[in-house]
Amino acid sequence: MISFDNFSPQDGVPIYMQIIKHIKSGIVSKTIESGDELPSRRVLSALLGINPNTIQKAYKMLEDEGLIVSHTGAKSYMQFCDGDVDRIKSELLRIEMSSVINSLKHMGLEKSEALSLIETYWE
Amino acid sequence: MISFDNFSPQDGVPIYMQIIKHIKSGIVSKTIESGDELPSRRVLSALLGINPNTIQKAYKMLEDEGLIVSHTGAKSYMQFCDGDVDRIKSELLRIEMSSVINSLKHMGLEKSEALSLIETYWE
Amino acid sequence: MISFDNFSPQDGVPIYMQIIKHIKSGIVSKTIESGDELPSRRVLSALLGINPNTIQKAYKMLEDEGLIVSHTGAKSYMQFCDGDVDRIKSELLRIEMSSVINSLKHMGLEKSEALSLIETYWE
Amino acid sequence: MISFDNFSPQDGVPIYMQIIKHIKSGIVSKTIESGDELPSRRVLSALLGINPNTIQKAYKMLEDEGLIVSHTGAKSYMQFCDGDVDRIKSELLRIEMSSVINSLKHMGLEKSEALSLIETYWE
DNA sequence: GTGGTCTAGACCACC
DNA sequence: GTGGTCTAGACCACG
Repeated sequence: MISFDNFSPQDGVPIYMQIIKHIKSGIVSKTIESGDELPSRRVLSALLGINPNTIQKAYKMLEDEGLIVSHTGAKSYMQFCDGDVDRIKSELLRIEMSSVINSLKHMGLEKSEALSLIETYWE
Repeated sequence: MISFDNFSPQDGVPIYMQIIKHIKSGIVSKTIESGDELPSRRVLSALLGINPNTIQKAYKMLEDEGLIVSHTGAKSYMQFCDGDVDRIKSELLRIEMSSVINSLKHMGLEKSEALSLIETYWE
Repeated sequence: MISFDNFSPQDGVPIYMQIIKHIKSGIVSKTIESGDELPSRRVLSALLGINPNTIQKAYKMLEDEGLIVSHTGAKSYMQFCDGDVDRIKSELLRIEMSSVINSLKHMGLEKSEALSLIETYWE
Repeated sequence: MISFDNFSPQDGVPIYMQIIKHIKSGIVSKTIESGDELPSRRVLSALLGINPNTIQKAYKMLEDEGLIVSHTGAKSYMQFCDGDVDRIKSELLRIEMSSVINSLKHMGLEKSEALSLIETYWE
């Protein structure tokens, strides 16, 4: 069963997108594997204190992307291949890195400073 | 006069936020200095193709933060001290780095991998 | 449901202020009670021929003052206690009376004349 | 010379309208008489700490209404007849009283309460 | 010309 | 359907 223990939505960015990112990150970190069972919309809704429709929206988008299979009246499961994992990893990394690097450059930082910032802020 | 040459707002994040970040980044990179004149609402709105009110909102928030002085009927100017620069730099870096590092960690990456990602995506 | 039947905004004073005053007056006259449902932005804006944003601004200020509770996606309701009623009544009366009395005095009228004016103009 | 001693503009209503009302009130209270000299825009501007353009706007509207005569390069003077005084008095009283009475009625007050409020707040 | 503020309209996440 | 927020345009006082 997929865990949402460390999930705490933050303001400003839509919750359903945070759920999607949470699951995709889990796929990349191998915390989530193909075949894993998803908590039902009702259960997860109660667990996170979030409206079921918001959960539904996230699940629906992941299903459209082909990462989830669900049958009406039955449980939902993760279903993806190794290629999906690589694709998702590249996608997430590209978005994260290009954004932060652009910002750092505009602040006038050099690559060496960026590297030391990772050292500083990591843990 | 503060330059907005490389400013091209992107969708999804409020324009006035991007203006604020642009100016703060300029402060950190010493491109913008205390005493510099700000373009007026009308001028900048025409230059960027943005509504004057959006500019106004950004300027107002910067004024509330104590980085801009403005008086009705007169031009607006940057006004901050060295301490502000350090504070802003820390603030921007903290937001950028904690966000990206949290994401990378959740994807299961180690610090060494993060460092090599900087190497890969820089330039 | 709160009524806006006799509401007709007049020029020169901000509409959102007039909405606030209308609601506060209703609280004082017991026409509006704690727990009453507020008309939604859309409904009221259509009813009064006013932009929804103007309604929003009035509601927001009343919420900040603690007289309204509202949650995204749900209806808004009045919520206040007896102490609020007294406070609002004093506030409204003080503003109204000091304003009109200052004007009458400046026109050179005596108290007795003011009293007879009330008699004359009260229906 | 017309006096502006007790003039202290308040927020929310345009200053030029407050100036107009101040002068009209003076006419009604006989503090201002036909033939009286008006302070020059420059002098009054300095006296009240208000922009000359704002003074100009008020004077212009009073001239359009036929209460002021001014010749370029010369001083401005009040010029009106007894009929004007009565008309202005009625106008001011009607506006003041209908406004405050409407407000008091909407708060659920009776005429007797309004009368006692005058007693309370006068002076 | 400047900045300050009010109203207008559109879009979005959410119930 | 609801409320929240961002952008757009107009008007005002002021230098």
